[in-house]
Amino acid sequence: MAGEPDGGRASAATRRRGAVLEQAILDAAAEELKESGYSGLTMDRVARRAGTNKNAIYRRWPSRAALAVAAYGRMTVTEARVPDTGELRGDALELLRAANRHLSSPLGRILLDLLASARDDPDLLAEIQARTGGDGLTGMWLTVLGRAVARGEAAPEALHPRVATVPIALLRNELLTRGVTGVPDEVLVEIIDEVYLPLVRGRGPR
Amino acid sequence: MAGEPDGGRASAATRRRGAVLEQAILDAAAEELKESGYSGLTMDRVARRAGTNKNAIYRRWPSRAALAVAAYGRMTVTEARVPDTGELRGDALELLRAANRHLSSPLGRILLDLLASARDDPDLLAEIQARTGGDGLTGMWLTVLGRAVARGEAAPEALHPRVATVPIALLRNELLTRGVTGVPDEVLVEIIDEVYLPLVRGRGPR
DNA sequence: GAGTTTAGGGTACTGTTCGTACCCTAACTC
DNA sequence: GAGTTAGGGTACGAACAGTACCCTAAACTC
Repeated sequence: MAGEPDGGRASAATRRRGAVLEQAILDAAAEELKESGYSGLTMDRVARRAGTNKNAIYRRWPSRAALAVAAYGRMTVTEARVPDTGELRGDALELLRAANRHLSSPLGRILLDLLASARDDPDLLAEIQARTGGDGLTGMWLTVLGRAVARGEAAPEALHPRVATVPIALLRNELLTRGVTGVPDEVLVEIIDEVYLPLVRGRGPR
Repeated sequence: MAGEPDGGRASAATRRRGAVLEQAILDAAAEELKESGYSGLTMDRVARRAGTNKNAIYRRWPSRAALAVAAYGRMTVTEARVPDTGELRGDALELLRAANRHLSSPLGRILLDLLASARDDPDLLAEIQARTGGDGLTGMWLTVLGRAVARGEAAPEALHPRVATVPIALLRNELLTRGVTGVPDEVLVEIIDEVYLPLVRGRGPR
């Protein structure tokens, strides 16, 4: 256990305590998740990587899944950027492509695995939802849709969270059944052209 | 190993062979899946229940996941019944409620778990798709939608597989994030009223 | 029928991992 | 300084996937 001075403190404590140790554990878990995914995550390796032992981990998190969720929550990148192509189709495709890239990444895979393993645990599920900022995504789609309504590209009635997030839901459904390869772009285009645009514009005479 | 006469054969063989043994293993695996879900499925217990041992299992299936998929494929019930309420909304709600019941059942849970564990294995994923008769579902929704078009309740352009199956995709998305409790009926109603009906009818002047 | 091959039933083993138990003592509080 | 807490260390038990090896019933071949 190499001496690691407490940041800024004069004393040379040899043992990390409290929040400092917790941070080290979460960092280690995050690294392990990135490298091996959820299924490859082991408590032994997290402990080793954090330079501690399992006791310290289990004192804070009741299970492997709980630790993984906590670590995952620190990994989510907020690269949210609302596109502005000047038209709804362009904006929607950009958003959907970004979501596809994200959900097809190792991070997206981790999320799906966490959702699967937390299925019996409402508290853990709730925590996953809270940490993945699901609502942030809804906000972006509503922004884009709001602009489209203002431009007359979409009907005002379409401004509804469940409507706004249909493409994301369809994307998730595709990922559920496809595996790790990501969703082909043609499918994304189809989702937007065959479902989303007709939905928000009104199907019929186009 | 209790003597179990080969069905119909005059000889009293004490060992089961080939298809008979395979059937016994799959039956045992299906029972274990029903009782303990995928996460609770163990090869030891399947072997014991089938009155055989792991060698016989591994001679046929390369992994636990493969066995589970094969067993699951024999469990799917085909209770497909296309409702006919005389109007699209009623039909769609019936179909969606039936799907919700099914996907919220232990069987639905098993399916989600299998999809999660097969994520790295395209062959297994393909087998899951093949065995769950995903296309049967599409057919029902297209039938219902076709009737609606004929009645003038939906625009002819809406007759598209991806459009027809939007409710199912949205349902799956809900289940992914909710856990085992199933989707509340209000959500089903919202999916149909806020998304599906507007989509197939054309949003705007209603 | 004799000889050979195959696979079923049986047992044991290895390696890994989660979660638990216990020990010693640095660090903290009063 | 005394008492308490939690960090670092080691070890353990149970479970389980997958593998290895053995014996021989059953099937196949000549």
